[in-house]
Amino acid sequence: MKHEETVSGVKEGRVARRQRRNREALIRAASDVMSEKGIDAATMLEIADRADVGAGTVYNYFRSKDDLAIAVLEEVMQGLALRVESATAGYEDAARIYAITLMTMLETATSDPRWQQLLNRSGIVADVMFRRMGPFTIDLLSRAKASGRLQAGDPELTWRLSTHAIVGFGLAVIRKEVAPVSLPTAAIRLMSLAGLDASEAESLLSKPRPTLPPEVALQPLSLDEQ
Amino acid sequence: MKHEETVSGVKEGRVARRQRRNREALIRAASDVMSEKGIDAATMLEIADRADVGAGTVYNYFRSKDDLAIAVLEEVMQGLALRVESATAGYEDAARIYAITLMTMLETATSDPRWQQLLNRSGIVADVMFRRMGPFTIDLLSRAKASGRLQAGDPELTWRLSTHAIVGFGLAVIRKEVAPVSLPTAAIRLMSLAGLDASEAESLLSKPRPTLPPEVALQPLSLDEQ
DNA sequence: TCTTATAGATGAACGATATTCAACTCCGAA
DNA sequence: TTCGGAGTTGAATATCGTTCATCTATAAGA
Repeated sequence: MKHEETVSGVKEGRVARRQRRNREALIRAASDVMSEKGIDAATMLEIADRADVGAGTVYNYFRSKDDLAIAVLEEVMQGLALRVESATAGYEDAARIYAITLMTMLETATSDPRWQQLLNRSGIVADVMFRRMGPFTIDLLSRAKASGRLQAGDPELTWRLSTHAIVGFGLAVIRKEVAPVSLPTAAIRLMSLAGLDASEAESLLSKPRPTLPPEVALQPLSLDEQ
Repeated sequence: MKHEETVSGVKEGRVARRQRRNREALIRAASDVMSEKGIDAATMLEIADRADVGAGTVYNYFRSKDDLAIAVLEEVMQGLALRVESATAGYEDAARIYAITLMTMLETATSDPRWQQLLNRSGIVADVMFRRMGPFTIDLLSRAKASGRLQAGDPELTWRLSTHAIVGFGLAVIRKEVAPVSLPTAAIRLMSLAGLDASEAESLLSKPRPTLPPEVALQPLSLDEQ
């Protein structure tokens, strides 16, 4: 059971390598299929096929289809987190970072085709988003509050409400129920959840609107980056 | 084809009566089963059985299971609308009415056991809620804005964001991820989406906190009322 | 009242799909 | 080289939503 050391950093045996490949291939395949047809329409068989794996093997790695969907969402969310990270790099003011974060999330959720299908399971998406971005955002809100910049009463509550609002807004945009123009408006409204009035929020977002270097702005969103 | 007049107000024939009974029985049965086990776990067969109807009959009244779920949600939402109506009866100030509306919706979504299962399909719930309460709430926001009481930029956007936030908050409460104490806090935060700062919102909600007469406060939520 | 065309009800059958499991493969330790 | 078992496999299972050929009861006409 210990032929090759499995401790991190050391060569892994063929079994371990195969397992790693399978898990990655499965998540990638699931991400592809689910982004193409939506989570519900994606079948476990097609996912298994695309991952070059037997149908039963999927269940060695994921308890259920929903479990797999969550894993996919966590991967995709990782991409969003990275994008937020680069968009906010260099800024100090927590309030501004928060504003940029909201804007980036709104943009991502409404522009990346991959999200358009995933958002349909808005419940799961909001869950994962809340947890994945929670620590970062809640800390941000706490700092902004401490510095007197925002007055968001309970950062966790604020973030929870914002998360669902973002997902809901994304859904609406994708279904064309809302004009894409209102995207910055939505960001400003969401800032108000954190206790910033419209004019201040607007200035945070518009003044030196962070024009990211293209390579950052175009950074791919998920699996393709480590 | 016209033995008994089918025009409204006139005696209906047996066929028409049976159809009305079936439709009502189906919605009631679906509401029961879906509230007990959740929308997904509810099977069309059990719903048909409880409505004393053949499995295929359901499809004479509803195009699909989702269609049926939406019909159920619209019924349940009707109850919420009535509850909001009585809770706000007599008030003039649009801003205050809006505040009470938010509070009532939050209370309902988090306290009525029937909602606890339905909320899992948060996407559909938010959709129906947005449409069902939309005209009322958007008008409210517009009036409050006109009177200078609120500054909600785009009432429709504000209401859309709020709707999803309410549903998400309800979900979190039901899953015990959030302390029920924060319910008024949540209402205050949601008021901020409409452009009212925390202190003002608090006064709107706390000062003469509308202590409704019990018969109004306890009003049942849906199917049991016409 | 009797006949009859048909709207509406019925539930067995269908198709799709998530999930299970008994058989099989192949890795890796001795 | 052998062998135990972890990991894989895909056919079989179970469950449902949905369809449809068949049947029933109604209402209009005779």
